[in-house]
Amino acid sequence: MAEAHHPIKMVVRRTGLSAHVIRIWEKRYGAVKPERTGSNRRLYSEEQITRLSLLRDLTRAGHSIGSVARLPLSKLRALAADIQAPSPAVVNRSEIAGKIGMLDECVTAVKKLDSRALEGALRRGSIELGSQGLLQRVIAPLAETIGGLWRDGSITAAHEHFASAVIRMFLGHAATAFAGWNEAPVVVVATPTGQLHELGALLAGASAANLGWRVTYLGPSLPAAEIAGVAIQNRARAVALSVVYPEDDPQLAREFAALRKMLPIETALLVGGRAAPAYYESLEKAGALIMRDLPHLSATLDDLRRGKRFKG
Amino acid sequence: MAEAHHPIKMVVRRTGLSAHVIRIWEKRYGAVKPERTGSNRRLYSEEQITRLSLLRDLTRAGHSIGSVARLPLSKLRALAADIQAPSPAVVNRSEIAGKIGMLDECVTAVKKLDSRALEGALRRGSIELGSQGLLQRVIAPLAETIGGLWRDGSITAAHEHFASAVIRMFLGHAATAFAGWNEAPVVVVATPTGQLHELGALLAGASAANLGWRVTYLGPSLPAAEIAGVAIQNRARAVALSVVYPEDDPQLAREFAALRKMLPIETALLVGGRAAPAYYESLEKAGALIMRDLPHLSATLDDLRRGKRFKG
DNA sequence: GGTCATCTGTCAACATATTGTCTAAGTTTT
DNA sequence: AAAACTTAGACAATATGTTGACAGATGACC
Repeated sequence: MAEAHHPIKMVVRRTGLSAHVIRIWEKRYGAVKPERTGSNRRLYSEEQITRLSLLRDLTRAGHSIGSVARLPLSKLRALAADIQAPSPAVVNRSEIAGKIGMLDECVTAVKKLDSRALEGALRRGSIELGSQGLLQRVIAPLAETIGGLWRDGSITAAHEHFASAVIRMFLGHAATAFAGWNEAPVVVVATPTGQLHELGALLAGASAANLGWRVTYLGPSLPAAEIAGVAIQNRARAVALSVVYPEDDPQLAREFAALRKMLPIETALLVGGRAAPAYYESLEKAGALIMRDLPHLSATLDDLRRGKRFKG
Repeated sequence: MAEAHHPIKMVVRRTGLSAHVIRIWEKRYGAVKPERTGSNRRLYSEEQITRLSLLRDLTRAGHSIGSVARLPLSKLRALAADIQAPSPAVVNRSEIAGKIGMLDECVTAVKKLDSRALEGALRRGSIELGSQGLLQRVIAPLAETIGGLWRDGSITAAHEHFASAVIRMFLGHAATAFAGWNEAPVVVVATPTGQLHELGALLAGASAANLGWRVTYLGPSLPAAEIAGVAIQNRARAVALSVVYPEDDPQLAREFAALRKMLPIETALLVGGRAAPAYYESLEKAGALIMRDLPHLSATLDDLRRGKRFKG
């Protein structure tokens, strides 16, 4: 038996479901039956988290929770596959590709510029791990890897563009299946001027969409004034920026400060990406929040949605 | 088999019919007879969803629902195959109004940065007009309009990025459905260095995918060497570039020439977009084919797939 | 052409089921 | 003490179902 050591808070962050919902799904529909600590706290296993992620994906896609909550994991995966490809050829694939193999497969596909292979790997990943798991365990490491290879010179900008394009389409496809509802808070996602790599921004956007935000995705290289304009027009609760390369753009500090100044005080400014630490000082001074990684972003968005204020 | 677990909500999403209509077709015409849950909710099977989709197509094409609702699935498929040719001459006024309204709706959504409205309009468009129709009658004019507004200064670069992002995701969704089989010829789609607007390239890519090509989409602003590298690695039959703005980049002529020189002789170089005529001379000299519009591109791709050679 | 019946989609009204969120009170952890 | 967790129940919002009515279109018939 797999060890169950994840408290409910962790499950909340990884699935985007609220603790309320997780408990009620357990109580009413027996969706999962977590272990308990000596003091009666719930402890979830990896498998149960995957299960909840899939249930979340399925309900957002239109299934009623009551009708799918008790299905075995294999059926859930089959249904998830239907969402991804409405009229698919029924392909029998080796069930256990493992996330490491999956990552390798993706990298190989990028090197070969094989869009079908890349999409196929991503699709399988999303079925096995749920959309949130795919983001954190496959796409995020993939983005890191691609960035490294690109700095090495092992791959060209074209490969990076190619990967961005495929991932973008895939994430867009997956995200539109979960039509966010009206009340959702809005986050504007972009990359500041001079930052041409958009994979990080894509990850942030997809993650936010999965967590129930309405995402206004603007893509790479936009000046602060324009980002602020969009944020104000949409009454965004947050603006998320990704900075990857270069790491020493003196302009950028000014962009951050200008953006922060133009944004309403109640709009949070979140900055993540590989190069974010390099701008630590100016970000700190401008009053931006630095996101270490995707789980950190998820957690912060979760807090923001509940009305928590950072700084002041 | 034939498990029926799809609630009516999902059928609504996948068919584009309203729940009212689905129920009334069942009650009056016995179009489908879904299973029921213990609490009397309808549960539809994949086959029934297919059936309803076909009935939707047939009624939109002019058949009366009463006369087709009870036909077996095979007959429905046969009838649907007959209506493939939507003669453009026989469009009634409401359809034209619909198209114009749809374009307006899209423009409004872009101005308001409302991604859900934009996606919704596009989705309805693709159901009503088919994917090719959507491309030529909605997205292409929309791209034109957005370009105009941007040059006017009526909208900002952020709006343009926003529209690109949404359309990109939408087209990615539509295109993967057509993911051609292995033998399909490959076309590489991109935008040359300095050309930041990718809507044209997206249109070209989606159009090619619809025509059965395997599309390797690279996105905007790539140097000739990289594009050529990708084309060679993938043995591309064609490279399609979109040029929109600026119209007077002296670099570009060299890029075209360099690219043409690096490409194998059997790889066609197609260049389209608003600014293409402005580079007429250099394109002509380099041996590129200038695409006037989307239908022209479609026709050219079709010729290429049949093995036709242009120039020599 | 005018009239009428039929076909078709939409809507309203009301009942029930489902689902997510909230509150309150007590317990455990930090 | 503050924060987080648990349970139980209440509540509100959404979805879904049925029925009946209505209006616009279509075609038959005079």
